[in-house]
This record gives sequence, C-alpha cells and structure tokens, in this order.
Amino acid sequence: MSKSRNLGEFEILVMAALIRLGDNAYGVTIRQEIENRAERAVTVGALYTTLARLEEKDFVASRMGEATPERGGRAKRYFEMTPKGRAHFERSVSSLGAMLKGLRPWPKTLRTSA
Amino acid sequence: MSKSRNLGEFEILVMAALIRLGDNAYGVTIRQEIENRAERAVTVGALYTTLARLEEKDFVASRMGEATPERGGRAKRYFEMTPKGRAHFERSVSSLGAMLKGLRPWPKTLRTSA
DNA sequence: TTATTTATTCTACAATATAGAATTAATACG
DNA sequence: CGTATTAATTCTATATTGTAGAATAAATAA
Repeated sequence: MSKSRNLGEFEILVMAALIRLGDNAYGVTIRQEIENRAERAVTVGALYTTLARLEEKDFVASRMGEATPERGGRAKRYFEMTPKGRAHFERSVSSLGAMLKGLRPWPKTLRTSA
Repeated sequence: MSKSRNLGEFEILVMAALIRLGDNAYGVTIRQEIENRAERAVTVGALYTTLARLEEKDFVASRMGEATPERGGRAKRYFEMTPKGRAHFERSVSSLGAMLKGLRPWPKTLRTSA
C-alpha cells in the first residue's frame, strides 16, 4: 500500500475521459477522447499502464465487456471511477482550478463554462 | 537536450504561481502561493528541484535579487516564465481545460471566471 | 485451421515528484 | 573579528508517473 499522492497530469486527463464517456469507457474510446479533445497524442502503452496503476490505487475499477461483439476482436475492458478516485480527482482539479482561476491573458479554450 | 513533453501537474502549479506573483516570485513566495491557494503541501526540495528543471528546459529564467535585504538572510533568486515556457504552459492548460470543460457535478472552486 | 479484426498486456526506460538535511550568504552585535 | 541569527537556496536520494511500441490474446469469419 503506497502513500496517496496527487494525481499526475496524464492521470487527470484519463479520469476526466472516464467521466465524459460514462459507461462507454474502454481503452480505445478513452484514447480517442483524449486525442480528440485535448489534442494530444496518446500511445496505447501509456494509456493502459496508467489505467492499471489507477486501478491498483483503487481510483478506478474495471469489468470485462460482454462477449460476441458481432464483429471479431478481443473483449473490451470497461473502466469507471471509484468514489475514492473521484475524491482524489476533485481535489487535484480544485488545486489546479484555484491556481489557474482568473489568469489573463488566457486561451479561450480554458474557460470552463458561463 | 531532452525531448519536449507535457508539463507535469506540479510544474503547472508552479508556472501558474509565477504568473500570479509577477516580479515577486521567488522560492518562499511561490511556495506560499501554492500552499495557500491550491491548499496543497509543498516541500522546499520539491519546489526548488522543479524550478531547476524548468530552467534547464528554458521554460523559466532566474536572476539573483539585490543585496542588502535590510534584515539578514541569503539573497533571493527571482523566477519568471520565458516565452517558450508560456507556450508550453498554455498548451498544457488548454488540454486540461478541454477535458474538464463542462463536467458536472463539479466543485465550485473550479470555475475559473464568469 | 488460418486469416482478419479488435483490443489488451508486457517490458523497459525516461522524466517528474517528493523529502528533508545540509549549506550558503547576509546582517547584528559583543 | 568571531559568533549568533535569519532567510533562502542547494544537494542527494528514492518513489511514482509518463511514454513507447512490440507482443500477445481473443473473438469472428471463411
């Protein structure tokens, strides 16, 4: 049992993707979500390694998808955040938000909402 | 010359502190700014190590402060972001912002502005 | 049983994060 | 001058996170 630390930058992106994807979050969709939204390259190794570590820390949980996906290919492993994971996620995001709040000049894409 | 990667989570907090502090950014004030705003512990070693790495990457620049600080103690080393550092900072923050934008439920402290 | 498709797992190495003791440098004062 | 006090930085070591891409696995189709 390792000491609980803050989430890393990539871990935050992955956790955010889990929330966005809901019950459709598995390796391929998580990767697409981050590449498309964050406009940032994500290698498969980086993603699965990070997901495995988050699961070890009990920040996410996974379940294997149903068989017979109608078109070949290995079964999907779906991921979701645990309550513990969400608590850490919100703490990390709060810290970032507090430090970034009100900074100008600022890229428009950063503003989270009205 | 190492390959340019994304900023780490702590690096982002430090860079944000630099912007917030303007020309009064040095070790002690940077540390206070992060501890107070982000509500997150920061050890001196962690901070200076990170600042040194950011400087190696030419993301920040430093200069020694004037002598005679009127009340003893070693000279301060002031830090500021370089244009290169700012570009990387904005890219990292954009990625985070894009992934976090619109997520609910959300801690109130995250909303950056109106 | 072989090919095709889809997805995950494995292995290794690089960079960032973290801690706190040690050190340095300036002023104050007998 | 020499020593104490104060303020700040530097040093050293280890743990965790980030990154890559080849290898493997598992399902369907022919």
